[in-house]
Amino acid sequence: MGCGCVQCSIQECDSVSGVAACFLTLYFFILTAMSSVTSGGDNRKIYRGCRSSSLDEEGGVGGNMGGEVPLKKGPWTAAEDAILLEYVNKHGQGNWNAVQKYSGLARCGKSCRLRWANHLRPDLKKGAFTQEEENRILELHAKMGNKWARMAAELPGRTDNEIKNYWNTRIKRMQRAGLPIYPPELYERILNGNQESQNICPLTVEASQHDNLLQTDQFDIQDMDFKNVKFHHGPSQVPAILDIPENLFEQCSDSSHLFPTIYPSKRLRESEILCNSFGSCTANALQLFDQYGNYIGEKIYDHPRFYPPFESVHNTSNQFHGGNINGSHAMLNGNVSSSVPLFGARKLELPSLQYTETQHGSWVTHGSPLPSLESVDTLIQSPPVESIPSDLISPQSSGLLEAIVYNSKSMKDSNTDLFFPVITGASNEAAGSSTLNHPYKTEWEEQGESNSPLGQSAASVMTDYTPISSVDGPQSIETTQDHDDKLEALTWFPNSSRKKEKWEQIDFSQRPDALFDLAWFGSNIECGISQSDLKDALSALLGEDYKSNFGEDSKGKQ
DNA sequence: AATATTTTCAACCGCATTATT
DNA sequence: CAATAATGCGGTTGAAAATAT
Repeated sequence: MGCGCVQCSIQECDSVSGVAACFLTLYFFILTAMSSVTSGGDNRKIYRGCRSSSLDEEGGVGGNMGGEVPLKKGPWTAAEDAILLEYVNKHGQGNWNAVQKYSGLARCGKSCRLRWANHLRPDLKKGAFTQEEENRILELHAKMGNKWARMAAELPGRTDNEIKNYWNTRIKRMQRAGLPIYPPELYERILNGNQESQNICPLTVEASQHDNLLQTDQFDIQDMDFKNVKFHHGPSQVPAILDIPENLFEQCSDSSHLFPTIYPSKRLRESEILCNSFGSCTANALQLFDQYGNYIGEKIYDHPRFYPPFESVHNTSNQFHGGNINGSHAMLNGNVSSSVPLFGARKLELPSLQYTETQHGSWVTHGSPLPSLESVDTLIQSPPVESIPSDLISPQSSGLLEAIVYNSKSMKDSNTDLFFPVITGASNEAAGSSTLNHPYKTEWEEQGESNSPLGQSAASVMTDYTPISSVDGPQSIETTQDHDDKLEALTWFPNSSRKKEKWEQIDFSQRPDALFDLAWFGSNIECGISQSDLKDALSALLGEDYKSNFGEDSKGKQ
């Protein structure tokens, strides 16, 4: 055996405690050996993720050449803990890769560090979070987003892993319960704090620095003008989470980071992948679309950088011309336009509490539950309970996605171009013929288009429609004013010609990302639209790009 | 009581960053 | 200055525990 073996460890013992540690080590190896025998030597437990110098020297992963002890994975035993504790007592923290060498512990340095940091550190608090700590986590997350390590630094005795787990659990729980992720009061405070560029609570100096980070490197958004870009959503949580603080937009000079740049020096996080996928490849977009349920359910909520597309179309500053995005990573012939430097190597990190003024109140007053994750999946993946032949579906009944499908069928037949006015026309007509009156329409207009009807619609869909499992046929037809409003959101195509014009500017061939917003509508179980219909619609909209990329896969899967 | 499902959380993994050689 | 090692971080996984059926 070379370094790190029991023998070496024993030889290095030069004190009583060292001798004790050596015996512990010996004991551990016996235990490990026995464990291997009794468990059949679970190969999965061989740690392949860590670079172990000794292992590398010995011929690599899992190679137990020359009797080298393979690195162990999985739960730590008390004996291992004892060894690690002993090592830290003797040598101090750090230099974790030396643990194996000096103590013979068959764990990689990474694993040792993690175990120490998360479980063995003497200053760790045990037990559940206190109410105070929970509140603090909420505040910190609202300010920092998923910066678990930073948050942990603000919570003495707590680990990033704990906080992360707590948060993920909380998210799921709150979403399931249809409750807001952040308490309304916190939202108020954050919002006010952001607007006033002040701390929202008596945070520490470090926290104040985080505020600075929030305004500088954490967000790292170049000068861009978002004054006219409004992100409006209904009261549902998901859109709320996706929102971005308005003051943030005010720092911005263009809308390009709606579609963030890929940062070559950094790995792509999912949100970046998501956004860029829309811009770079329609096939990817479609795949993502297909996976929408997963994203919405498990990804979006903790990706503050995820933005719903489309909304900027309603930007009154006319930053978009002909439906394309100036200076953005707009989709151009299936490629991302990178000609305009957008962020450089900047990182786009946003806090999670990202609301606009206009939804300020709604967030507080609406408790509208988001459909559960399961229901979202159901809505997307399941065929309608009583599917009406899609040819017979009238766009009059329930909104955009339906209209798209309806019109896509027409387009397939007539080879109409890929622009949207056809849809608009039908939908507009639908809106015109709809008997549903709504209070929102005038609000949108009063707000000078700032309140995206699409956003409202999407939010309403996401928020208000019940899972397919709980709705069938006639029950889906609501007569109350409340549901009239919701239905109205699905038939939002306005009478206003201005809105129509703007909607017409959306070129789906140039903005496949915009299709993502259609996914919002995919959850409308009343559409009676199957996935195949949806794909047909997308095929019609995207043409060859779709067929050559997604279409093949799709066929393969079928 | 048995089984299925859901929840929790410790640990892994891959990548980025920083330090060292 | 490049290569390598060490460390840190955040996302994800999967086994065990808890809960529901």
